[in-house]
Formats: sequence, structure tokens, C-alpha cells
Amino acid sequence: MTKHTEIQQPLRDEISLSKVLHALSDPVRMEIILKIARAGQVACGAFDIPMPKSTLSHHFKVLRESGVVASRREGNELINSLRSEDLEARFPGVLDAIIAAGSR
Amino acid sequence: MTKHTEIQQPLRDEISLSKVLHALSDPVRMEIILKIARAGQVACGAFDIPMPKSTLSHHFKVLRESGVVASRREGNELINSLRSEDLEARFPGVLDAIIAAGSR
DNA sequence: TAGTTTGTTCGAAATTTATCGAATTACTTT
DNA sequence: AAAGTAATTCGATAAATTTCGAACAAACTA
Repeated sequence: MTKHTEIQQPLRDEISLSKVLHALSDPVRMEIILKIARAGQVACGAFDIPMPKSTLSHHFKVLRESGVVASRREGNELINSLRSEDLEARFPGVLDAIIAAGSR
Repeated sequence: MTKHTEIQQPLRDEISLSKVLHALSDPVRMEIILKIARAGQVACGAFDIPMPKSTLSHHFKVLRESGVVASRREGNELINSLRSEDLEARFPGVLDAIIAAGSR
């Protein structure tokens, strides 16, 4: 039987624009976001970013706490997805425009 | 006769998404941007933000160097405007969406 | 020219953020 | 139960950012 643990993340209404923009203002985190945007769902381990795991983990934490990324545990890995619906509801067009801009 | 000095700002193609997002991720700078967006043109002195002049000047510098704001001298004061066209050309929809989100 | 207004620059201190290795937690597999 | 895999947390350090007062610069005004 597979256990699914909940990960702490802000509620939709608690998501702050400043924190979202700060989260996305780092090139490493933007790279992460773009990959998730393309693939839909990506495990933390699937990023071949040349960087210690602890540093990468820090960036995921920032993305999660800002409300940009949702992570859920599946087995022994964490699956990351964008909180597109929440972000679209709260800040319409922002995430899409940034992803499009970052993809060029 | 009024002298108009040019202020250093990145060229359109040199504007970086990360720097723009970082510039906009600060609440004080967002407040500045929103006021400029509403008014079109605002002098540095027209912001009644309770903060030393040097600190405010720092925030204007960040906004200028990121390519978000253009400043030109008119007589004694600096007039600030958004680089909406440059930003729209480079990162379509980003600035508008962020301003709309920040205005709510 | 002296004084005033507007805003920047400088230099230092405080705060925040990023980085990394080691230890730890959660879960799976053997 | 022991070992392996995935990722986080801890603690320390490094780097970047923010803040502020004091000094400076540019342009106007009396």
C-alpha cells in the first residue's frame, strides 16, 4: 500500500504576489518551473542540475512556500506540479506570461 | 533653457526576466510601479513613502537597472515612467498581468 | 553668487538569501 | 530487520540585498 503524505503549502488566498515573483526571480528556480510546465509532473530527482541535493531542496522549498509548486509524495519520491489553477485564480495571466517569456 | 540628461538603463534586448521579476518582488518597488502605472509619469519626489531618500533612491536604481523604469531629468527632478513597450516586446503580457494582479 | 530643492553616491551595519556537507526522515526493497 | 533510494533538515559560511545617515552633485531661484 502506498502512503501519501501531505506537504505544507499556503492556501490559495494566502499566496502573495511578492513571494511568487521572488520565487520566480531565480534562474535555477525558473529552470525548474519551465521543466514542470513542459512535463506537467516532475519528481525532484529528475532535474539534472549540477548542484548538491541540499541546495536543490532549498529551491524546491522556496517554490513550495511561495505557492508556485505543489509537491506530493508518491512512494519515496516527491512529485512536483505547478499550482496553475490557484495562481490563475489569484493572479490571472501572471504565471502563463512568465512561463511563456521564460521559454523563449 | 531646460537640460535633459540621459540616465543609464539597459537596452531592450539586454533586459533580463530574472532581474525584472526580482525588481518587482519587493513591495515598496511594486507600490512605486503601481503609482507610475496609474499616473503615467511620476517624479521621484511624488512618492510619500515613509523612508529615507537614500533608500528610496536605491529602489529606483534597482527598477532602472532592471529595465522596468525609465527616468529622465526635467529641470530639477527625475521623471519616471514604465518601459511598457520594451517590456511588452521582450516579455509579452508579463508587466500588464503583474500590474493587474498588484492592483487588486 | 548664495541658498534651496531634488535626487544620487558613499560607506557601514543589518537582514535575507544561497550554498554546501553531514546527519536525518520517509519509504521501498531484499 | 537491514540496506537502499529520495529528499529534507541542520548548522555553518558566504554572498547578495536592504537600510540609513552623511556627503555630494545638478539644476533652479532669489
